[in-house]
Amino acid sequence: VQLKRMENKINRQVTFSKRRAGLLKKANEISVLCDAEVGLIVFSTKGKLYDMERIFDRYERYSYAERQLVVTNHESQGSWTIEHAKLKARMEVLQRNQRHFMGENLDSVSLKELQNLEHQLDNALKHIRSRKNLLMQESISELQRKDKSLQEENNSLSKKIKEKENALAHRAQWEQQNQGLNSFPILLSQPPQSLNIGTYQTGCSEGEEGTPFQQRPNTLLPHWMVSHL
Amino acid sequence: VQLKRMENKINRQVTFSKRRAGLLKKANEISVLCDAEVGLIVFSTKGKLYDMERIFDRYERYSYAERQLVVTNHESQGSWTIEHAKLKARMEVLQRNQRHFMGENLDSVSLKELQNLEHQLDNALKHIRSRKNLLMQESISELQRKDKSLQEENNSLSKKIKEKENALAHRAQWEQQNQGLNSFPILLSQPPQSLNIGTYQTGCSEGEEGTPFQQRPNTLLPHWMVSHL
DNA sequence: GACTAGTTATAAG
DNA sequence: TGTTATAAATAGT
Repeated sequence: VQLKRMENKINRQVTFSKRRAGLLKKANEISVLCDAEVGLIVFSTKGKLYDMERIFDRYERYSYAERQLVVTNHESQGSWTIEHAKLKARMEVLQRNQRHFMGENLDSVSLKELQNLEHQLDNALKHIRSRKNLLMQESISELQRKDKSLQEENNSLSKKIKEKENALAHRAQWEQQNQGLNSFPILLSQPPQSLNIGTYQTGCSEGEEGTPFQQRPNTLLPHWMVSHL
Repeated sequence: VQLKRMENKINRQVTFSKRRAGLLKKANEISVLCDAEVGLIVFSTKGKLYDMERIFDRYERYSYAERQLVVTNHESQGSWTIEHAKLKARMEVLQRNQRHFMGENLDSVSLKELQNLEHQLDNALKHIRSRKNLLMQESISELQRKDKSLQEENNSLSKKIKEKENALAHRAQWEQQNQGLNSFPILLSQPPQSLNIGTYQTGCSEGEEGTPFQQRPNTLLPHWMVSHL
């Protein structure tokens, strides 16, 4: 047979069907035998009369016969180029994989492939957990650092307060000793300020009414931690 | 050749090359002979990178040989419609997710996302393992069933042998007792017919010489189906 | 990459 | 659609 367009229309159509089937079969074979992924798109160019697209890949388990029945109908979408079909084919592979990675649509997956998947996911989980742990440890270190520095600041401020109180007490004593008539207990009746001074949170939690507590840590914690607390 | 992954790596690679070429040729042929457009993508499994990509269509004027050399660089051709761009964007998202599902490229993933991922994969693993176990159990049951039936067949065959031996022994004894006279051992020399009645396998496996067991289903299935089983 | 024996695909009827 | 003689693909070397 020579390699040129068959002029007889009937023959051409018959040959098309047969060869398409053959091509499909061979594509399937190479995908299985050689552990390859094959995407095959065959358009008859009778206008857009006949469109077919199918993906084989090593995850697929459909029988060859079943696979032939799946005909996606792109003609209705108008101007499809091969480019589109190719992209779409790849997308389908990706989507299938994605579903499998999410443990969905497993009915069509063979035992061997399930074992591969399991292995792969196990591995992925290891990576993810190790990365997660790394990030958490960094966070913890960061928080500890901050905590320490705040503590120190607090201590130093407390000390300052103490000194002021002492000074005041001294003065009060002094005043009492010198003018027993005329006393001003006002200052002492207020709660000790020491706890609030120097920590910049209190700067805003004081006056404004009811800001929910949960939002405050934003200033202290990495934002991603917040929703989990 | 049976339709399963070739285990020998070298053979697999060689076969991959040969079959890929064959597939390409056939794709070309159908495109010319039948006036069709064919897109063919073949990914070897080695790595996840795609190995080859080729488009044939009737408008292409390159000879088959030349065409093989043409690497279409679609990124640079710029004839992207919005559809393409959208598809491509979706692809990228999918690809990114895929990598994450495989535990790769985690640097850009936040802790919160990592935790989600971990959850999701954990869940997927549960599904996958449960499905896997189901399949394995089914396999086991199937094998046990087969085992049992083979055992039974074995037993019945053994019994048959025994009976034949007995028959022969009988006849020998009989001949010894009647030696010298005219003897007609014909009827008794035939094996008891009862053994052949009722089991259709034995009905044909008896007389005809060694038809291999594997070919027997031919009588039950259309011959063209056999190669797919 | 070439050869060949045993398969497989397929064009025509 | 199923059959068959012929051509082609291919696994092993």
